[in-house]
Amino acid sequence: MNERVTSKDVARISGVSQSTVSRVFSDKKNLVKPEIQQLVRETAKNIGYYPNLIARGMISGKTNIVALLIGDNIGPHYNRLINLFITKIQSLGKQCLVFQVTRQDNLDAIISRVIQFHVEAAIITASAMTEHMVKACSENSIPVILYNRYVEGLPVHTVYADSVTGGTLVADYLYTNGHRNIGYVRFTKDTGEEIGKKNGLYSRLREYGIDIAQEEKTAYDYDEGYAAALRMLHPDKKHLTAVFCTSDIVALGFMDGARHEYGINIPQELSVIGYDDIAMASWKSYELTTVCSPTEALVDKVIATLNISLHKNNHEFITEMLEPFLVERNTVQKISD
Amino acid sequence: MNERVTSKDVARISGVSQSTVSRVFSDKKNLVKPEIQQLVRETAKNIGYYPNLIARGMISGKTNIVALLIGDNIGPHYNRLINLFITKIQSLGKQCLVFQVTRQDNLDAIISRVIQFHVEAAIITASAMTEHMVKACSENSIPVILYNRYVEGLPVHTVYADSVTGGTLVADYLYTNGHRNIGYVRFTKDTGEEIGKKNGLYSRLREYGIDIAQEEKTAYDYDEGYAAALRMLHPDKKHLTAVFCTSDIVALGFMDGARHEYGINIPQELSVIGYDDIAMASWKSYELTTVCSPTEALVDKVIATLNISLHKNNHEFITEMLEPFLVERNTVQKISD
DNA sequence: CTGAAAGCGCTTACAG
DNA sequence: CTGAAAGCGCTTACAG
Repeated sequence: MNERVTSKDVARISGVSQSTVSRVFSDKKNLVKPEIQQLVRETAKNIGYYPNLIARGMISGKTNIVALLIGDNIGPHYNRLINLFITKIQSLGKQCLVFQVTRQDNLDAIISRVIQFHVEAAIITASAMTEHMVKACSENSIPVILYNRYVEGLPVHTVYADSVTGGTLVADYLYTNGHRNIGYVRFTKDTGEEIGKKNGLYSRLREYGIDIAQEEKTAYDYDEGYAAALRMLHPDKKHLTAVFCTSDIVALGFMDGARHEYGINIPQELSVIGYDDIAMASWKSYELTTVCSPTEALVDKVIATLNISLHKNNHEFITEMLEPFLVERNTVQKISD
Repeated sequence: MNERVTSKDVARISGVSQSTVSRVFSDKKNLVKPEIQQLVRETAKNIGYYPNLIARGMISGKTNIVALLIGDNIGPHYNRLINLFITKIQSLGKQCLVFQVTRQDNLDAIISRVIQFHVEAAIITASAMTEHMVKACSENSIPVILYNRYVEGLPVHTVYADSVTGGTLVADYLYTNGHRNIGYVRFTKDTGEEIGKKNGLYSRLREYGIDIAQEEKTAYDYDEGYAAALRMLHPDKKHLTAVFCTSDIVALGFMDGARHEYGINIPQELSVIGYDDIAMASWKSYELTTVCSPTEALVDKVIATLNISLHKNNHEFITEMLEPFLVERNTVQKISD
């Protein structure tokens, strides 16, 4: 269509040099006389000039683009997280370039794209992530911030919630409420977060002298939680008094399976506890007791870290850890031995 | 940190010209002798060369970036949509630059950013959108694709689901099942989609000689659906036999309100029908009958439109409309007059 | 405060 | 098939 208007056009029409136009639209505007600034801005507006951020990015290296790497664990909790990132990065005057990365993908191909776009930083929330990816970024001067994934000794910043504490919280709460026959429904994959929950749960339970009675693995999915209930609560099986699901969405499926297939009353006949505190956990049909990671606080820490890694020229890697906490609702009942 | 490796470096070390290196990494590679190609690729790999897409974008105009404008109606249905866009655009070899736009935002500021990034196209799913935004894009040669928002006479492509049919479907289904006292819970804002649903619903109902008995407005939110149930189903009020909520998330809140506050059995004492077919609609605690827009098919149409507007130099504006359909589950019961 | 000029890292006629 | 050179639209010393 029409050719784009450039700073040259604005310069020609305003009768000033292209350098001056450039200064007016950059952070060197204090170098330009106010009346000239106004003149330039006016002609710019009249002829519809928009500075080319791509050209600016090429020169200055400041592309104003942050890469956001997301995984495929679509679910309400994760979606909220992504949304928070996008909003908060935008209010920093930068935009998110989103990369979806799944285990089937060629991780190197994706990281190579990230590098090619000369993003100012990369935030990795995807669980699919290798040391090689991180190193490629670091060699190309792209600061990396890992979200909820702690790996020792990598040249990256890390912000995460302490899932070990999360697991401990669950163990304490169930034990204190008299539960000794506890089922455990975990995520199939051994993500760092999942392992943390398990370590916290098992070690604290062991301190109390008890062990998990049954364990099931599921994807991050309602239907699989439902199916897990059918297997774990089968009348032939050992009688559980409580079940810990390491994600709320699975816990909700589990509750529905227990109630609708076996007619089990929750919490009267079975206690259930989840993890994440997604919106649905508070719905009247569930009122799920769960462990909440302070997602928004974590995102804020990431943004703060982003700012530091962008502005200062420091080579120190930041590690921030936040504690999760218990949200008591109505799915865990006190029982006497 | 370390300086970035450029095509000049690769050229120098390989003993070829920079032009040749450039050709190897662009779509002009068939112009280069295979053995030279291999040589260049090898040294590139050895010294860690990544073509600078920002520089390429500046010259060729092909930034490989598509702007995705999203609104603030966070919810499962919308999140799934966004995710579909990101995934499918990525598999086209392009990335999404996401812009969150809400009614409080300065729309012009956002569209100006979109233009400045020289994106190849803009997909607008946000309801906050003005003619001025669209025109600014079009004047700067950025093709715009409107998702689920039909506005006559704009220089844009449009892909949408026919919400008038959606409303008609609801009217037919409820009437056929014997319902004459129908409540209607709609979205507060007058989006094009919302108006379509209303028109379809009202005009078909009128053909049957009946009118909506009660109407409530809510945000796109579980809690507000819950609250709407309290108001509409209050014992003092006229007795409704069915309620249509124009979004599932509101319908689910409505059901919970009806059940948990007034002990109403659904569907025995009250029928409920939703719109969207979100994942939770099929959960065992709800089994909501609802109207489903073919979201994935719509996204595919958008992608197809994107491809056309990118590759061909056509100036025709595409309009695609898809029909929604009814998903029967267990929240609507046949009653006799 | 302002302008002429070099340069960012590519692509792409042009000439051979 | 390959290279020298111009140029994309900016930023930024440098000189005045």
